[in-house]
Amino acid sequence: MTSAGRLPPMPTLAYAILALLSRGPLTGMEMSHKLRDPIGLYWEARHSQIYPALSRLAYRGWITSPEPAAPGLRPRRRYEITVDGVAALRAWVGSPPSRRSHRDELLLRVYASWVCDRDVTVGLLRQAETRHRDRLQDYLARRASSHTSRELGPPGSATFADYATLRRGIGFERGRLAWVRWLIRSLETGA
Amino acid sequence: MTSAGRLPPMPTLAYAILALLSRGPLTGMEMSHKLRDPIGLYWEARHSQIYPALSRLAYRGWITSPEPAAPGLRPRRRYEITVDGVAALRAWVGSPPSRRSHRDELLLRVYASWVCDRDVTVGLLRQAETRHRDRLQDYLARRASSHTSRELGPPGSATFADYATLRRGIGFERGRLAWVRWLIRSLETGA
DNA sequence: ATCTCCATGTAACTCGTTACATGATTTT
DNA sequence: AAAATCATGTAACGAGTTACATGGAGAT
Repeated sequence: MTSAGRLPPMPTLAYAILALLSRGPLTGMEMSHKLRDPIGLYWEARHSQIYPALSRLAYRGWITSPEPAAPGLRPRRRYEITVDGVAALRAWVGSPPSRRSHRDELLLRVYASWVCDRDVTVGLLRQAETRHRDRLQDYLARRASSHTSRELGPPGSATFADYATLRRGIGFERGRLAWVRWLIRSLETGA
Repeated sequence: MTSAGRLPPMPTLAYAILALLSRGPLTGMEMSHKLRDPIGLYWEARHSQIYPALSRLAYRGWITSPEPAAPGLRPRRRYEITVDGVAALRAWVGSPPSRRSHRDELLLRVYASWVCDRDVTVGLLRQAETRHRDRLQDYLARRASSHTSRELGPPGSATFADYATLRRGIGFERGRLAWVRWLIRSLETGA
């Protein structure tokens, strides 16, 4: 620990960024793309949230970026994690889990769906089915490519962690899809 | 629609409250309890969020509450949904799904876990295993009691909607638990 | 009478999203 | 040169959490 004084705790997003940078340097825009859609990471954020977070991380000395050449050149800052950053990330992984509340809008809609026509509910579910089917296909494609191209590292490696989260994504989508299809069948047959 | 003029859209929490009230009148505190832990509804909120939302809902005429007797009596307002409220809820269920980003802190920790010792990761996962096992037990108990006590209404009924969300909860916890256990095994055996 | 809990409400602050702004790079 | 796009940033606002405040009900 190089910095002194009591600093306020960092938001979870900061650790999501550190987790990305622990795999190698990235620019803000690259992080933005990786945090856009549910890739293996399961933590979404917009660039408008990312850039201020990068400032705070740099201020703490958890990340650094060589100044982007001379003024006049296009500024494409590339950040990398510091040893303090890795230490902070390591400490956070083992820290007590925060009581983060989880919300699921589709579940809520299904819970409320008994007040509306069956057609509306089925339409809602068909939309959800498409979304989850597409996402599952995406995940399966990712897993296939990472299996064939290179070896899957041993447990404890970065590539294994990638695979573990991806595996959970596949399991989630499969379970969700099965449930949606069961519900559609139930509503249509009236059983 | 009785109200005129362009009013700002209501937050999802408002519809969660309407979904609860569509099943019968409740007080603020009762809603607070139902929105506390992940019961079949999957939408959490604190009382400090609920009471202002109730004011807004009443202002719109989507819920009503008979004034609580004379002043001097303990104020325990009981709210009930209006016909306009049911109509609003019905419209919301069929409305296009909002692009709500989903975040999963356990997944993020696993994604980052390769920077720390295996013991720490396994400890994190064991905690998660306990949490999910307890929750699964809770859900299974709920399902068992609702199965034996009264008949499970037909698809389209409120009791069926309750059961459908509960069923998804069970599926989610089972899938999550299987994944956590697979990950623990993998880390411990090093396979 | 006092104390504690219950029920409702308010305030302050952080997190997160949408929209706006700026300049540099590439395209037409 | 003008237009579209990329990359970074800022502003305004809404959503959500923690902490504080109020007053009645029941217990000792």
